[in-house]
Amino acid sequence: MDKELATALFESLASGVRLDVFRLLVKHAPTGLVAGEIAARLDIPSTNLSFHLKAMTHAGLVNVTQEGRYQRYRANLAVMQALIDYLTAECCNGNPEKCFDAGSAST
Amino acid sequence: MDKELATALFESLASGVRLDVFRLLVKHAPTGLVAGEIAARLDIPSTNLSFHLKAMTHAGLVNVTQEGRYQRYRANLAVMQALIDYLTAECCNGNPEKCFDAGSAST
DNA sequence: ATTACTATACAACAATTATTGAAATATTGA
DNA sequence: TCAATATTTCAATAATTGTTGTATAGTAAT
Repeated sequence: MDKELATALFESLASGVRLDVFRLLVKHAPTGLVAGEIAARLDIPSTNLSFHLKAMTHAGLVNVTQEGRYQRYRANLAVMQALIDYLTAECCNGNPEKCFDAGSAST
Repeated sequence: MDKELATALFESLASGVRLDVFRLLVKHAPTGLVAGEIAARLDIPSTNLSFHLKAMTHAGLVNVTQEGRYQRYRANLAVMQALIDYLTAECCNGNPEKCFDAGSAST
C-alpha cells in the first residue's frame, strides 16, 4: 500500500454516494449486486452510478464481472483490509501506545 | 462515527498534501508541529497549508492550540482510531470471516 | 510605538469532480 | 432479425476544491 493507492481509496470513500455503494456491497458480500440493483436500492440515476462505480473500480475498491448483459459488482474486502492495515500503521507510526490507548472505547 | 463524519475524514485523507501533513504530525505525536515548521518540511506555501490545515481541523483529524504567535498542530489519534474501527465494522459487516481471511498478510 | 515575524483571511483564478439526459454498445429471447 | 433490457460513453454544465499572491491581524521584543 503506497501513498498513491491510499489517497485513491480515501477518495473513493470520500463521497456519500460511493460510501453508500460500498457499504451496500459489503452487506451483500460475497455475492455482490448487479448495477441496476444498486441503482434501484440507492435511487441513483444509472449514469451517475456508472460514473461512481467506474471510479471505485479504477481505485480497486470494488471488482466487476460480466454476467450476460449484467455487470456484477463486489466489494474488494482484501483491499479494504490492506487500507485498514495502512491506516493503523500510519496512525501508530512511532507512537503505538498512544493510538490504542485513545480511541478503543468506540461502541 | 456516522456517515457524515466518516466521509469528512476520508476527504481529509484523500489529498496527497493532507495525507503528508497528517503522517508528519503522527510522526511527531504527541508534541505536534507549528504551522511554519510543517510548511518548511513539506515545502508548501503557507497560505495553501493553512487552507488544508483548516479543512483537517474542521473535520477533527487534527487539533490546534495557540502558542504565542505560533499555532501548534497535533494529529488526533483518537479520531483516527475511531475511523479504523468504523472501517473495520463496515468492511466486515455481516461477513467478518471473509474480511480477515483476505488481507491479513500485509507486512 | 515601531519593527519583525507568524499565521490566517480574502479574492481571483485554475482545475477537478459531480450530475444529468441522450446516444451508443452489447446481450437476451422471441 | 427485431424488440427489449442493461449498462456505459459522451457532451454539456453545475458545483466543488485547490492554488497563489496580497492584505490583514495578532504576538514579540526592542
